[in-house]
Amino acid sequence: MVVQADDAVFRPVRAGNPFEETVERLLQAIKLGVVVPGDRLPPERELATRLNVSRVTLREAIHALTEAGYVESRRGRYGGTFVNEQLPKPRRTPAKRLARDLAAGLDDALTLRFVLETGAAEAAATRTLTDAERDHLQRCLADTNAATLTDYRRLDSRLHLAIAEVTGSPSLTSAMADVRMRLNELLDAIPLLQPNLDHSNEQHRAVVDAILAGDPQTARQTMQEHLAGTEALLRAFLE
Amino acid sequence: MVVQADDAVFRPVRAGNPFEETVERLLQAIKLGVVVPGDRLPPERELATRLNVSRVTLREAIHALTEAGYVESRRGRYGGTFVNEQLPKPRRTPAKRLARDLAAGLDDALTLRFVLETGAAEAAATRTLTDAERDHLQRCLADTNAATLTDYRRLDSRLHLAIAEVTGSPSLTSAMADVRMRLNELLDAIPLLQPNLDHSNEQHRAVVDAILAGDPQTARQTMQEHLAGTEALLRAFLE
DNA sequence: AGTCAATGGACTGGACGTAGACCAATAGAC
DNA sequence: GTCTATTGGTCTACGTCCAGTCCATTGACT
Repeated sequence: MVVQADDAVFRPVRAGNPFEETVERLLQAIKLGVVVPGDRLPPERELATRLNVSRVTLREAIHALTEAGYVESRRGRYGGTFVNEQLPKPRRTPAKRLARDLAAGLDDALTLRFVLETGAAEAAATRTLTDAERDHLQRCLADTNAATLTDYRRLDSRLHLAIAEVTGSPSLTSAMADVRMRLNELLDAIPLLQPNLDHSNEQHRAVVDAILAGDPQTARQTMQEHLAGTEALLRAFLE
Repeated sequence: MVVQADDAVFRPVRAGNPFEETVERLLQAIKLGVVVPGDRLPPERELATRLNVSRVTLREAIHALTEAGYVESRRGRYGGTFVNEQLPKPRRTPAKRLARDLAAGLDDALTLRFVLETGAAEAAATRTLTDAERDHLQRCLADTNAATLTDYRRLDSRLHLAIAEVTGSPSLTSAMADVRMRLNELLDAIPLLQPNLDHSNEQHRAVVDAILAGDPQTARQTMQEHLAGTEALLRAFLE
């Protein structure tokens, strides 16, 4: 009785070699706004331990990101590896090509994103938050509202991740970060228009308000509408 | 601005060595009922390719499972590696010990499970299902209803996975399989009582009915109640 | 009875990743 | 000015994992 489910359970044990996965992870931290321009990454020894890779491998990954223009390293005490103030622009891969490459996985990613993000909003609103968590949420919201067009994607991601964080479930946060990275390339292919951005900001505020007010039903519903907007935009653009 | 989110993004790139991860994956297939006793696993060459590990590594993993009593291999054409009819009983680790070990990750896993399973039920009810998918769901439901106490956990998992499958999102299915494995050890520590089992079966039927009827709201709500029951049982038992 | 295709079983050379030690530079503390 | 703790930079010996190849066994088909 072997059915389709084995596609899920017999999927690859590892996506690539440690080097590639490490690069991907560091890019995730930068592109999702977990570390912002000017920030210092943790020291190599500590970061290597946390990522569970050797320092050599981590350094190769950092070297690759240095060459790509994402980070810069300085030696000596109080040195470290710093995120560049000017991040490289994502290459605007032609949407046609993206659509062809990712069509298969697009529904997959969108479905998972929907489940994770609406669930996170609801779960966040269910918990009683600490003052630090409330501040953190509002800070991320304010940053996103103040974002320019070039910074918007990153700060938007940061806000959505912050919502996942305040659920108190690290696994949920990780899963959301992963699926968001999968959709990033596609989202970068869509031109960002100010009206859409304004509308997003309104919805963000409504979601955060509902979470802070402890209203799970509204938080979920509002997030659902927010995601539907992006999804419709995405599908329309790729048709 | 490095905050708590880096715990999620700077988490280990790989959980262990390929051997361990492969063993874990095969155990997942068996314990979640994706392959049932008597089934033949895919040929080593194919399975190694799908798991993205070398055949040597896969064979070591299979060897470990053979020694543990889960599978048996036969050579020659029409041979292969088969799941044993009599699976080893899970060792009943004392709940106290489990509670201590997993207390940190328990809320994490329960939160993620809640989000994924309620989301999956809703998403499944949103899609229009093929006849094969409807049959598959009902078959899994019937199997679970007919399950004995010893088989129940496995067939229950199989049913929940089937719901994830019919969302059409492999990533969602994988994520649910992973979180379920994390909770498995704990669930095995709880004695299974017939009344609880009967109640679960009723809820299962209600969830599947809602999915087949295309009623997302009811599917989510019913699944939520179902999960709440298990969660309450779990927490009460671990106190 | 013989054939043969598919499968598990075993071996080897090379590439990759790791652990650990050591070097070099830097900026604050004194 | 000197010292020193902390950080990135470099090297080496070792273990793991892998791709590829060939062998051994089996049972359905002719």
